[in-house]
Amino acid sequence: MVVTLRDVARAAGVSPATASRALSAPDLVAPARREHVQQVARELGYRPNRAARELITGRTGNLCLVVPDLENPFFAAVAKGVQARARALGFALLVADAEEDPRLESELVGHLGAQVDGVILCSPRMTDVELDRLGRDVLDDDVPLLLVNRLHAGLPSVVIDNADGIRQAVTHLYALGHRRIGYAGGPVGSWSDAQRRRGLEHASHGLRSIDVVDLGHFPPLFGGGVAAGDLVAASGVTAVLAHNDLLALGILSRLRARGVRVPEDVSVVGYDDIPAATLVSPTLTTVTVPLARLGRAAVDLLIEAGSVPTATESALTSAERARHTAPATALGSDRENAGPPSVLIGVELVVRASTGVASAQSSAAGG
Amino acid sequence: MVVTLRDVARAAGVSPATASRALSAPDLVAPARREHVQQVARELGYRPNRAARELITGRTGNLCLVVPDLENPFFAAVAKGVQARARALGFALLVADAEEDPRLESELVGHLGAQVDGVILCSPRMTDVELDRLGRDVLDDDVPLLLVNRLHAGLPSVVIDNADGIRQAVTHLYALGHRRIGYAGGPVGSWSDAQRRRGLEHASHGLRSIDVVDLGHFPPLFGGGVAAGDLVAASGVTAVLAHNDLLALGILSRLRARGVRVPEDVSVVGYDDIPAATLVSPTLTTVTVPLARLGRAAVDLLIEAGSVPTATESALTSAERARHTAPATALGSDRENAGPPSVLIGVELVVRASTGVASAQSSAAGG
DNA sequence: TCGATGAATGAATGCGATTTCAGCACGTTC
DNA sequence: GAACGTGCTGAAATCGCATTCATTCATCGA
Repeated sequence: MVVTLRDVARAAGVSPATASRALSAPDLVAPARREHVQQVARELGYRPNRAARELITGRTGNLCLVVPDLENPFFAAVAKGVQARARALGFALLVADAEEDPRLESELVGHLGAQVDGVILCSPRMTDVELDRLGRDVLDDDVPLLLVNRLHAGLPSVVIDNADGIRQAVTHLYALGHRRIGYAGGPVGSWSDAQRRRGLEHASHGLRSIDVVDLGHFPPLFGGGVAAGDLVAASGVTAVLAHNDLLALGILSRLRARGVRVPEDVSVVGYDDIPAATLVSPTLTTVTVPLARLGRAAVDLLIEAGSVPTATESALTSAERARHTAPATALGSDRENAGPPSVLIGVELVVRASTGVASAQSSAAGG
Repeated sequence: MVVTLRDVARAAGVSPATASRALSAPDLVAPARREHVQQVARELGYRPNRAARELITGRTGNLCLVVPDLENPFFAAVAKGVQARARALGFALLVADAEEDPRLESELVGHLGAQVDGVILCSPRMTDVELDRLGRDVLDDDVPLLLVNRLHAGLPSVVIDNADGIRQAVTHLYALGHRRIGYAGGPVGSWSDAQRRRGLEHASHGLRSIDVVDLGHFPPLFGGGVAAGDLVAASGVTAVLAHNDLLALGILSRLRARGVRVPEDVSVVGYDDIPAATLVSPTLTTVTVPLARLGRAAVDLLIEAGSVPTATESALTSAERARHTAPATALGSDRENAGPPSVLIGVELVVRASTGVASAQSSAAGG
């Protein structure tokens, strides 16, 4: 029924060893014979059995991606990029949704890590100790683990330039005349939220007479934004930075419901630039993150860091690979003992309709 | 380094055969011995090698999901449901994004089909002949293929009740006084679009003096809706049904840009109820589809139809499984020779702010 | 012309599990 | 007491492929 390598070998009149080589190490076989075997294999519709190959080589040809929530457009975009790049390199992709649960995250990494050549863990909620344990004890030593949107000693990672995005947003608002700016943060333990807070502090230090109001921590979802919206209205700020777009959209919605006009009364800035940011009215000014590129870079770095051989014949050359992820900046790779490499993905503010000149009225109310 | 079954056997003082049985067919081993082996395995941290197991059993413990676009919230929601159910049954899930390309779709099914126990193909764009070929030639006979949102002879499927959703929407609009209703369709070859057109025709036949205007076919994306918006304005309809929410949101946006008020001048109804439907203003009246349930039902039916043994010890009981997918209606499973079973997922209109009473003015303009 | 080098090939091994198959001890039945 | 099931166990045979090792044969240098 199913065609095996022996069948090919028999049909081609060679030994299984030669057939194997003709297909997966062509240089070792005389050209004429090689062609013949390949031809026969094609005619018979031979498909190598992955399990058998894996059993002997130890490599699966699979990568694994763990995200907190597949339905969240941020992670969906990353997943898309990861999937595309993985396939281009000949890998299949196992995707797991951790349902925002740190414990499930580790469990998934543990389970899936056993049957893949590398793991990409996206925006992990888990603690640093747990992360350490994963890298050390849970995964086999030859299964590299890469973090997206989080830095951790000893693990390679791909992160976005959180601080710079905030800086651009603050600068934009300052230029529009805003002097009292609110920040609606993400969850308490969030690494990227800590980064953004730091960037916010740093950026505001350089500006005269600016006042930053911490509105607190919120679930990075639409519902969180609804709650945040009331605090925005109560705080007397003329502009608000949200930890991400979903939060910003929630704020937008709540402000509208309360009759606060955007951007006339309050300006709102998001982060991530998810598709919905252009679907609403006013369209959302936000920090655009090249999420697909982020995903691609993650795969490339994972392969590189773990020195995982690409899975198939159709793997792109490394030159091509570099081209795909070009504009990213390598962190630490120029220092000699830099440990695992990290890639920093640049971001860019896109100004849309949710930000405008600070109104005198609101300014007065705020001051 | 890595603990193998032989190690466990040696440490427990039994043969590899007994060790194997103690772990994966406990009934065959004397209770005392069984406990002992299991204990030793736990202490040694034994993890069975999936490749070795697969090689001999022929089962991988993986399922595969192919979708046109992971970033599309419709497919993201389905993927989430599929993933959750697969994991609950002990399967890992390979996810592939076909980039809206029918050829890539088949290629992915071919590639991934070789390393999974079942394939779920979501809203395939491919032709019926191609679908036939997949089921017959490409996949191994013991790898079941299930379709989501498409019916095809010989293949099990999970579909949503397209016609009924349209019927509910039309009835709603009719009750609001709309007599001239536009339909902005999906892509030309789309199976679900054909279903909805049929449902539309059928529903309108039952209603007096109703006029349905076919606005044509559009890409089921925001951009398609922008184009459709102009046709809506030009057609003199007082209400429009869109093939899906993204399209509806595009229409909404375009109408607003042109100064057409929703719902005062024109009512808009979407389909799917994606998250963004409640993020916009006015919030979108739409047909809500329980996508996560759809995904879960797909997995269950796939397992059942292919009689794929669930992968692990932690599989839920069939009672539990039934509970998860309860409100779905089985199609054809009560006919004796019904062929592969299909499940019909019910839908429900949710009325929000984008539909209202038909205005006399627009009615006049339309009539 | 002869030994040495190297390319091309085939026989055989093993990856780590599952699964016959046969054997053994024990109890039951005629 | 012989014959026969029953319950557990271990030896050994796969599963499909990659790879080591040995062999053959042609080629080359001296």
